[in-house]
Parts: sequence; structure tokens; C-alpha cells
Amino acid sequence: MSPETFIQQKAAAAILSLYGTEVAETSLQVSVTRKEFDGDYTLVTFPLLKITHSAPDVTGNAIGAYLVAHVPEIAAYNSVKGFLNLSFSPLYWNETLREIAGNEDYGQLPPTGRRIMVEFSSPNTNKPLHLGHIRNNLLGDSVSRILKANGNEVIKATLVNDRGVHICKSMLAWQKLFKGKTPASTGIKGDHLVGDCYVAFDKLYKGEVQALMEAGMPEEEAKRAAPSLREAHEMLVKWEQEDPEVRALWSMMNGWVFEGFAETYQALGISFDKVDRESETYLLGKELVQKGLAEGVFEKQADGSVWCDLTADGLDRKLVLRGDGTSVYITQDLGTAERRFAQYDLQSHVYVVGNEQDYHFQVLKLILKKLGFDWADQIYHLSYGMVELPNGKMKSREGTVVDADDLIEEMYREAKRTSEESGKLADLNEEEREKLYHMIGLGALKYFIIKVDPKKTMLFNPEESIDFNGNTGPFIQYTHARICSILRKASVAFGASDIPASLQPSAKEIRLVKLLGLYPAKVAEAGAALSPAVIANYAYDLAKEFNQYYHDTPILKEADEAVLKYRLELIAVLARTLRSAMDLVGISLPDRM
RNA sequence: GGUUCCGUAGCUCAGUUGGAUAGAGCAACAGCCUUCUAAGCUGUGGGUCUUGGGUUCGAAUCCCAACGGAAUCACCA
Repeated sequence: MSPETFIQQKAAAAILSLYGTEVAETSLQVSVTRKEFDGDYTLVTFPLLKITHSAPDVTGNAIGAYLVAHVPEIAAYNSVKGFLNLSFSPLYWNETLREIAGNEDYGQLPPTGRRIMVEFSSPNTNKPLHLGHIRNNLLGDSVSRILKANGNEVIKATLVNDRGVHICKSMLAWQKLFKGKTPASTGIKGDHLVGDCYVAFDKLYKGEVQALMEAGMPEEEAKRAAPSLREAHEMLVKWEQEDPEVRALWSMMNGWVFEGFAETYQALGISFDKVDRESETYLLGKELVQKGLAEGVFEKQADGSVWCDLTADGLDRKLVLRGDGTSVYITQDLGTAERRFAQYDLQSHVYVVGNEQDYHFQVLKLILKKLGFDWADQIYHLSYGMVELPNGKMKSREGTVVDADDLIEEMYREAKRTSEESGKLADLNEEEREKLYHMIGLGALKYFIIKVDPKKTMLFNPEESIDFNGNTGPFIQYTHARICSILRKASVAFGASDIPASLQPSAKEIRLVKLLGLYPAKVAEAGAALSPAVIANYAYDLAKEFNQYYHDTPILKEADEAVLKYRLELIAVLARTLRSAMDLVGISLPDRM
């Protein structure tokens, strides 16, 4: 039971006894006491005044005196204006620590029986991953673990956008300009090679448009008439007709991209349980359109196109099937969602997709609801903001994208440089060191991105992200390593049973226990809000709090064995909890660094 | 124009269900390595929580409006 709940219960009993009025426990406001005041937790008595019919001070003193007299865990109180500050006895804090210590899976919440799919990453196979994808991947991966910690069964899924006219563009460019070149022959990573093809296509296309315009064609017409674009469309038609030559080229180039992606995912420490490809799902949803037509949810226009009228819900009319009978983006999303919920018996589905698609998901949910699927309410769009650079937005056409592979490499190099400079890790062997450089660099990158509230647009400053001081991933990793180091050096055995009920923890130790007690609530909060930032900032608080404790408490120099054992147990619990939080945001390290 | 999101220190960000004198980091300045890992710790300076109303014992937090920024409103994905 959390201390807040504990106080709520006891205070409700006190009020009933003192004033004869029953109040709902949850209506009582309890918060952590501000550090300027004496006490551990504070009951706000303002709202109770109409029950007690007395001044705030009088009310506070009355309830405080009752609690101290009747509740052994509450040792002292003071009342300031409408705030009743309560102090717990050592008994309570020691019991709390013992409980946490006794729970091997502290922070793992009880099973909910719910199965949740989390879709994230969902890349295009015509360009390599960039910084925007990194935010997506890190959020999706972390949220998956957080939902698991909340007691759910989680399926990590991704939907690869591997077909369409944009894919044909890079294929065409390869045929025209890159023929014979492969990742093996050029030494270029597969996804980057295909990305180069795509860029080459864009250049070719723009040149053609320019030429046509100079020949007197209006811009709009020129954009449609450019021969390379027409060829790409022809290729798409051939692809849909399963032309063997086009399909062979497509398979080959996609293979290169997948190999490249696999490398990047591995470097990021990310994996999926289920990989869907659009080439296999793009026809889904067409039956749903028929169903919608039959039920009058959709309407067919004279040209054969099918629409859903959402104007009554404050949205626009939405096309769900083209005049030529082919499907659009939302058609297959409708179909994919239906298939997933049925196939996996999902209770919920989270989509990690950028906020530029807020409208899309609003429409998707609404249409599914109109089609009569009650699970539509269990679809959550984890919408995250753009990542901007100090000089503005990333624009692939202007070459201002930050490439994922480059960034990871840069973080690794910086971690290596900083570590070597400080002389840390010198006693490890080459292989261990290299692994740690990678994990530290990645820890810096991950934490920098994860600590920001997902829905906010964030600014990515490469120089700051690479900083290892202050509120950063490496600071947390380093703190964890130091805690582990103390535990390794401890020469006495200790355990939760060594904590005498009467032992009085210091004020700083109480702060640590209090903070540790918050962890399950933080996990729940992060799960409900789908926000790993909650865990990231909590991990930082823990690390910071420990460092302050560490600074003026020479733990291993303690002469009294009971106190020593207590402290070791406390930081052992701290190490475990910190490690667990680090796991959730993906910045865990070996114990040594 | 409609809809949605954002606006907190010079910069990057926290801020629990509305609570007491709004917090960290970076940057600046001043200290602390004979001590369990100094990627650390301590101190100083830095705020009209965009603005104006409202709700109430009490607002950075909830409501309304204005201003500023972003996204979106395709027979693109």
C-alpha cells in the first residue's frame, strides 16, 4: 500500500471518529511534504473545513493528535495553515524498505490478461532511417516494455512500406543510373544505396520538369508529364501485375534495404515480434468497404469512388476507395486493424506514429466505430512531435536530415573519446570496452530523446545530446555502476531481514526510500500516458538523489554493523530499481563502467 | 478558414488527482579529488509560468478569449 493511501485510510477514520462524518478516502488530498517543512507527507485540510466547522489550524491539530495517538506508524505532526504535516516513525520506513526488498520483481505490475499490439518504426524501403525514425523506434520499443511491466502481453509489430510508386522510383533510378551496382560491389550499406537511387531519381525528375518548363509547359503539367515519373507509374502497374522482371528487381533491392535496416535495428537494440509488409497487406480492407456500403456507412459516387461522410462529426468527407477500385492508405489501415484484432485477439492496439497523422487516426477510429467495431475505442495513437534541429526542420530534399547510422556512429566515437580521456574502463579488455562505448553512446542518445514528453516537438542539438554530464543517460549509467561497485566491495553479507524495526534512517535515507516507493506508481503512470519520459525522469531523480546521499555518507566506513547492513540493503534495492527503470528506457549497462 | 497540439530561467526540459516560497541540467562565476569510480558534489546569479478574463479557500495545472509557433484538412503514404 502506498503511504498516500495509508494516510487517506487513517485520516478518514480519524475524521469519522472526531466529527462523525464519513468522507471518501480518495477525496482526501495527500502529497509529499515540501522540504522546507518538517514531515514526510502532508494532508491538505482546507477541503475539510466545512465538515469540521473550525479554523484550518484547529482542524489540523485535532486530526494530527488523533493520528499520532492511534496510529503507531505516525510519529509526529505539525499543522501550518491548511496543511497537516505528518512524520512516519522508523518502523514504517524500515517496513517499507523490507517490502520493496522482498519483491524480486519490484515494478512489475500484476497481470492484466490483456494482449496489446504496439506498432512502431514502419519504415519506407526507399531511404535509410533518420533521426525522426529514431524517436519513433525508441518510443515504440520503450512503450512496449512499459506496457509489459504493467502486466500486459505485448506484441511488437512493424508494417514495412515496401511498395508503391515511391519504391518504383528508386528501382527506376537503379536501372537507369546504378545498373550493376550492389552493396557488395560498392561497399555501401543496402538501405543507403537504395536511398542514393531515390535521390538520383528526384534529381533526374526535377531536371526533366525544368526542361519541360523551359520549353514552355506550365509547371503543373510538367510535373505530371515528366517521362521518368510516367515510367515509374508504368513500373508500378507492372509490379501489380506481378511482372517477373520488375518483381525480381523489387525483391533484390528490398533485400538490400532489409539487410541495412537489420543492422541499424541491431545497433539500436530494437527487435520486432511481427513484421508485416505492405506488399502483403495492401489489398486488405476492400471487403470492409463493401460492408460499409451495404450498411450505409459509406456512399458510392457516380464515378465509382467510395466515400465516408464525417461532416456530422466535425470532420470532412473521406475517400476510402478510388474510382478505379484501388485502395488508398486508410483502406488498408482499416483492413489491417480488423485482421490484427481478430487474428491476435487483441484487447488494445497502440500505433506509434508522428503527429502529422493525428487526423488520419481520428478518421480511422471513427470509421471503424461506424462500421460497428467496438474495439475501435481501444486503438491508441501514440502521437509524437517532430524532431527539429538548431537550424530548423529536417528536410530530406535540402540534405538536412540526420542519418541514423551516422548519428549512432558519432555517439559511439564520442563515448570512446570521453571514456579514454577520463581513463575509465582502462582495466577492461578490448572487446568489453568497445561494447561499453557503444552502449554509453547509445545511452546518451536514447535518454536525450526519451526524456522529453513524446507529444512535444523537441529540439535535437547534436552537441548537447553528446554531453555526458548532468541530466543525461551516461550520468544514470555511471551512477548505477558506482552503486554496483560499492556493493561489490562490501565485505559483510546483508539482507532485508537485517533491518531492525527500531533503526532510525537518516533524512536522506528516508528520501531515498520514499522515492523508491514511488516506482510502481511511475510504471503505472507511464503505461497509462504511454510516456517513457515519466520513467526516464524518475531514473534521473533516483540517480541524483543517490549522488547526494553518496557525497556525505561514507557507507563502507560505517562501524555499526546494523547500520552498515541497512545502508547496503538500501542501495542494493536502489541499484535494482534503477536498473529496472534503465531497462524500461533501454539504457542498461553491465554493472561495471 | 476548420480541427488538433504546443508556449515554464539566456538555451534544453521536468513539474503528480488544482496546494505552501515554481524545479533540474546546460551555459557563467566561486569552491571540493590522501576518502566506497569527480561522467560527481556544494554554493551564487538567473522567472510577469505568452497575455487578459473566469471558476475557488488556493491555478503553471481546469474553462473562455487573444497573441505566437507547429501539424493537418489529397483519387499521397
